Amino acid sequence: MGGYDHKKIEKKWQKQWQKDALYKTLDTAKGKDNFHLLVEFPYPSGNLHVGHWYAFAVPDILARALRMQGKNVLYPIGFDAFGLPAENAAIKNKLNPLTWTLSNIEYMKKQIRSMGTSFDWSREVVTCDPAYYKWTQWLFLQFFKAGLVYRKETAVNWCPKDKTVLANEQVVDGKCERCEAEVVQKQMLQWNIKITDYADRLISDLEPLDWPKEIKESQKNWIGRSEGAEIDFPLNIDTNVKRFVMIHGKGEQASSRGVFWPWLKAELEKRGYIVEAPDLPNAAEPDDEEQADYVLKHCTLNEQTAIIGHSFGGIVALRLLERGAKVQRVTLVATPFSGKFLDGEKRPTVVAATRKGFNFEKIKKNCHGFVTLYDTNDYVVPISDGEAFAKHLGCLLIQKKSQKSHFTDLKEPNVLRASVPTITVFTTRADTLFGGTYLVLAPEHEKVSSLKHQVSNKDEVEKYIDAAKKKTELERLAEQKEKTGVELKGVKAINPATGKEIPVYVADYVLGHYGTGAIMAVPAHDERDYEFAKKYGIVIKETLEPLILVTKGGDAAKKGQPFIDRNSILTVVKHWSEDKYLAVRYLPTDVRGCVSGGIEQNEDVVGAGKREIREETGYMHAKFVRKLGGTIHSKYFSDNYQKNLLVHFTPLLFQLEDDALGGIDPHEASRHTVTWMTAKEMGAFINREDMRIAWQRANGNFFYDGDGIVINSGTFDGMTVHEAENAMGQTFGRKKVTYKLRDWIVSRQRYWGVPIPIIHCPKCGTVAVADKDLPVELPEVKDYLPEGSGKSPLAKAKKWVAVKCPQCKGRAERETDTLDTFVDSSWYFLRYTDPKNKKKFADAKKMGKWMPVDLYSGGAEHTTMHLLYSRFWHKALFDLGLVKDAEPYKRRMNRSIILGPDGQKMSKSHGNVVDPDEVVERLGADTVRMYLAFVGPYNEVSSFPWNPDGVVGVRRFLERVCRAQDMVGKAENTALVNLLHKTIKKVGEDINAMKFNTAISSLMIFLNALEKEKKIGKSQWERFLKLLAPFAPHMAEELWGLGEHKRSVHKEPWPIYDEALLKDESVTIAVQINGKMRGTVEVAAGTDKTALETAAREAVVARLEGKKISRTIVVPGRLVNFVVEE
RNA sequence: GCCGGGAUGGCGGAAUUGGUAGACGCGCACGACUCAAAAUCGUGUAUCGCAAGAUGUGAGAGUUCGAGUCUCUCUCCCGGCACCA
Repeated sequence: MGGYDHKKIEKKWQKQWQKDALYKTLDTAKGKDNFHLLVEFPYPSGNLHVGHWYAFAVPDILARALRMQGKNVLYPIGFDAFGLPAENAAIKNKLNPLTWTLSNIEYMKKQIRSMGTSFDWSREVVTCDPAYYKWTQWLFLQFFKAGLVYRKETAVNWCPKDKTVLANEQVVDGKCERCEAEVVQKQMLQWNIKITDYADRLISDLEPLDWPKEIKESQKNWIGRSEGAEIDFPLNIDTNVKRFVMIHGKGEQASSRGVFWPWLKAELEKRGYIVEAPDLPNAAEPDDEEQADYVLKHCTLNEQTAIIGHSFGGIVALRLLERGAKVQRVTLVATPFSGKFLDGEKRPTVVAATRKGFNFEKIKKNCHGFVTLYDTNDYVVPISDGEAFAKHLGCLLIQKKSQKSHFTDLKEPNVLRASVPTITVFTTRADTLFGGTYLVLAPEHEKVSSLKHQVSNKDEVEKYIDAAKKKTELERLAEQKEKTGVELKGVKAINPATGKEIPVYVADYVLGHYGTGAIMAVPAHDERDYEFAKKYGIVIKETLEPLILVTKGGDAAKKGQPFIDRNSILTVVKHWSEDKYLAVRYLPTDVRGCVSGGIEQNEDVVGAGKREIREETGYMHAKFVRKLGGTIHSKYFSDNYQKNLLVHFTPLLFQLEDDALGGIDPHEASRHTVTWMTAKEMGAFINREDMRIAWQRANGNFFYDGDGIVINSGTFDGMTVHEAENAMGQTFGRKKVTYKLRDWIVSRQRYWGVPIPIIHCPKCGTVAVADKDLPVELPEVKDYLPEGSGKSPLAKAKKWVAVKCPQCKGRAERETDTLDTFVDSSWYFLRYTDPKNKKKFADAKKMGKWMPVDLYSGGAEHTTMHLLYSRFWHKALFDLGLVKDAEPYKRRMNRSIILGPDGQKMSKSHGNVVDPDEVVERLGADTVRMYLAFVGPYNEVSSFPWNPDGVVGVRRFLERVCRAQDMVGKAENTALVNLLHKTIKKVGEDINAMKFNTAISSLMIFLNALEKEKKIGKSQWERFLKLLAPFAPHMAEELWGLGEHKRSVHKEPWPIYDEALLKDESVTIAVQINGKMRGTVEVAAGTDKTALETAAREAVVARLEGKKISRTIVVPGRLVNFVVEE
């Protein structure tokens, strides 16, 4: 085969390169700049597919070319070795995941070597190596110590049959992948990392990065920042509450009886309540029994009473309930209870004043409504455990912990909110507040359970919530269109803007984890709310009207000129029998849309509509159907009136009764054309915004997201949307930024991962493992099935779990969860810079040599997860002073994907998987590399089918290169000089732009020319070989070696082109007439304009005969265009 | 629905960034070599037309001497997100 024995050549040189350590990369190379070319390290699945080749062998071209061009290139590789597949394989085959993984790595290494890639294997990183994960643990602990890590109850996928937590990818159609049991949601404590703290920086730092726009956009989208406002809606469950009894604490002048108490009293009285605030006896050394007696005697306690007990006053309040005082509600503010106290153990300070425990059964029974607990954790000494107490009493905890001091906090409306309960919503459209006609809570919203005593249709609500919980993702998705919900009957909220009572619903179209888990619904201006309101018959109130700056049919409004108001109508007119509409085109202005016109004096809108239809179209009998929403306001400069107009259009829908014509105004008729159009045609025809809105409303779309003016909103009327959003947001709520991004849950209840280096101590809580005890190595366990309680299989290693607390040396237990593998891959590139370091995760100086990564090449599937996590990780390290850049990757590119020969994604089920080993065996690694580089541009996200014939084409090219060796002679072939220099330039530029396909194309062009010439000078040939070397490293080396060189071609410098030799002697000039190609003319390079024009004129002289040339455009070196009159 | 990307011969793709559309490769056709086939080499290959010529970069409009490239409208395809208030 053309004397090209790829097997021999490739084996020979791969061995030789390894022997010579050709690609060992030093941290510095004299006179060379460092370049870090990073590719995503593979998961050791055990077999290399075409995708791996595409991911590693193609960037290798760039790595090799950059080295020849004088860069010190780090092109490292490793393995992302932890993760589920190993564990599953282990369970299935009763193997150790480590054994499975290591043998896979061995095999894949061999395969990767067969590509002829120039990876520096001496820097290999394997994430399951304790020498690596020691540092994963160490870094995690730095975050832990910095307060970036916390534990939180989070819903996980739980298989009730296997009794195990499932990863999302193990849930198939809402069922367990292994046993097909229904997966349920279960709350479990999970380790989280506060990535949301970095949300803003993760967005703003994208700006200067040299990344493709689409990746930046996806990340922004994923983070999902929305600016809006939080607004409190008071609940009107208090319709029964007429009076408040305020029981103060133990003599705090500054709080209950000082500043705060009078304020709260005044606020409640403002709301129309009767307030009693008795001055209790022995306030300095209180006795709860005694004080309870006093309140019972002096105050009115009945079912219309609510109690607010502050501090020790809370204990008194509970004592009252125990004594049988039946009240509507109780609010406990900063009441000093603790979990231990509930167990009967007495605490010092205030609590000591109580003489005996409580009968909580009685308390619960006598509190007619519910108990609200407002807890501040920093009260004098931390004696209050609100969470435990709330749970015990089944009451609502308003606020667990305040960041501020106890006293300042009490001055804020928080307590008022706890006493007069509210629902807080998040909205980005505060301007529509007056149109908020109901509230919706997510089924998991805390108020739903805390309000259950107030709700008269409790059973119905509970049924709905249960159903919602059971709904799998799939069902929720399928039902997307149909919105469901239940009203909380007996509970009303008050719209703070209108002061009106509005209903409260529970519906699963509101998400519990976004915003506050509650929304104010504005059916008039939100599609989803509209749908829901229609279904449940809720009031729809419009508060916005579109305000448009019209650009068609006159200039945009002239600045500084006043607007003249005009009242007009816009009509959508239906055909009398067909499903068509009247389309009107106004002639001088090319306004296309519908019949419109002014309302005359003593005329109503319907009358005006009928008249305009008659005058403009001639149709006599139009029947009024309905109004199409509120007024549409258009601003523009009118050519007719030479004035700025502010037109208030009333949009109307008419239907013709018959085809009777007549009465058309002859003057009007000359100013527009009238046609009938289908709905689809109409959509494309209308070219003016106000008419489009009327048209859309006729088709049921009332939701306009452009600018508008506010109506029906009291003092805010007339403001623009933007103004109103600010004004209402500030008046009724507070500014708030919300993100779609959620904190990163890093714990996995799995065996095959990095053990989380935390120890749980009953006394000290969660404690970090000491640095000297790292790494916490994975223990051996008998089998890798989960333990059954939801804990990871690590929990089975009892000896391993039992450990001393590093702080108090008492008995403690290890955390048994392992880390998400995205943690491992968030810093692997740092380890490449210093892979063997035993003292640090990487030396700062060494990182300085190679960070940030110059180019990161990878798959589009990592755009939002890996790329975002590792950027966050790097920023957190940056803040801790552990790295010196805030961003890890200077430049990122997403590669395309290689499809099967049938154009479908390669998969076993399609039977279209191409085995690269087989193709390499048959055609050689150089062919495969080069083919993959040739299929299309590498730096764009696209997909290319593997074309078996195309591969053969590349193989043919290489064979021809082999044969061309015979054409090499001593003498330089002058005919090839110009092309060679052009090729050097083009190949160099294209490689650097990662357009390998066109680089290869120009190599082919050169070979074609060479074959025509049949001879080439030795130095010319060698320069060609250097250009070929990055693409076909083995063959280039072989042919280079034949030329008896001692040094590898890959160590050679990149050839240089001579600008002077790039120039052609003559150029072909295009000759056009009126921009159409009419011929070409060959002229010497550098011919001046006049000579060029003359030559061009001659070339098309026959065509120019009898025509007058009005203009000639001459572009030197390109074309001559004669503009003639037809 | 929203965000992003795209649409060029039979196929993968080029096009100096507004200046000869279809480079290069595949496929196909014909020819050479061969008893023959494969391989190889040569020639041709956007469409219609015998030709002169006309048409042609998803569709329609626009800007321009000139548009695959710029602007607007629309259609379709791919990717991501998806009841995000």
